[in-house]
Amino acid sequence: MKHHTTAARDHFTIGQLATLTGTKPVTIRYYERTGLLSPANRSAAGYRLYTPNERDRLDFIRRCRRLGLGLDEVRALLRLSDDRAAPCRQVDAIIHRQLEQVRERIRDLQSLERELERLELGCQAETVEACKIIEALSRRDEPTPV
Amino acid sequence: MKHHTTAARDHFTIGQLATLTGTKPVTIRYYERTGLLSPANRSAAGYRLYTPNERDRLDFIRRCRRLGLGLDEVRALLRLSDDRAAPCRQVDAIIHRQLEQVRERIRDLQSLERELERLELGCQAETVEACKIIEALSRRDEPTPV
DNA sequence: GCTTGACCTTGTAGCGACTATAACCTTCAT
DNA sequence: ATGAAGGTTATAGTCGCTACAAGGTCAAGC
Ligand SMILES: [Zn+2]
Ligand SMILES: [Zn+2]
Ligand SMILES: [Zn+2]
Ligand SMILES: [Zn+2]
Repeated sequence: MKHHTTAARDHFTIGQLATLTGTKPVTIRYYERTGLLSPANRSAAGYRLYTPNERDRLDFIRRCRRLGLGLDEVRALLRLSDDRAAPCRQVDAIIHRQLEQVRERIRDLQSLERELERLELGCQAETVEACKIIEALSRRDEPTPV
Repeated sequence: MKHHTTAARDHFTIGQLATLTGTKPVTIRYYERTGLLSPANRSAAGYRLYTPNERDRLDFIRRCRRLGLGLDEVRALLRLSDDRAAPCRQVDAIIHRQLEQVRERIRDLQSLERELERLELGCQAETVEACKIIEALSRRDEPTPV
């Protein structure tokens, strides 16, 4: 008859949900505040109580976040996933756009990487006086060549 | 005798400095507020006036920023570059650390990229109903296998 | 001289996705 | 009964800007 024990299988406190989903309680409350999660039911004392359904929803959100999607994109995906008749194209578009952005960031970072490697190799000095890195960072732009 | 003409070679307004360095006036003021630039001299009317030296300093900052360094690191590099006797090692350490971080971010993004590619290829459906992407994002974790 | 418009000044608030702190309340085990 | 752990709210901070708003200054054209 253990119908209200701490670790019920059918509802969790915010801390339990946090552990289950690898989130922090503050983050979960933040998601609620910003409309990603709908307001949770409350216990008599005002504690948030979550169901497995809400756990699934949070898992969904966390997977999206791990893909680097912003909360707006997550919101869009949640809305789409709730509308089984929606065109799948819109889902692909979000993923596709994200992929493009990730690739662009990779390209940017790779050019940064090369630049930093070049800088690091350049310097064998003892003091800042002769440091090639500082020199490279300080080099004044050539006056406009005609 | 044009000693106070608009585009003097020896001092600039904030807007001119902004154009010269590819920064925005607000950003320059922000750098001043946060101590990256020392408070500028003012004209009679209270306009900030900059010298070529200050232009060089801002160029230095911008080059650091383009390397992805945070303002704290920039501050450290500025301090080092002002102290010609400081050990060059500290400069290298900052660059080295940044390089490591960039490489780590590249690795993270590349694994994101693979994940997103996998997702994108998986789906040929028409509606969300059968969408493999949504399915992958919604997949409930297997119950702990013994 | 007057207006226009570009530029400058300050202060304040917002971005994204949290994180931290404070002050307090509830639950549970000893 | 007490204390730890964990829940509640509200508020402010993070980073590196960016976007107002409300005003003062300056050069040019009429
Ligand atoms: Zn695509
Ligand atoms: Zn060096
Ligand atoms: Zn190194
Ligand atoms: Zn699909």
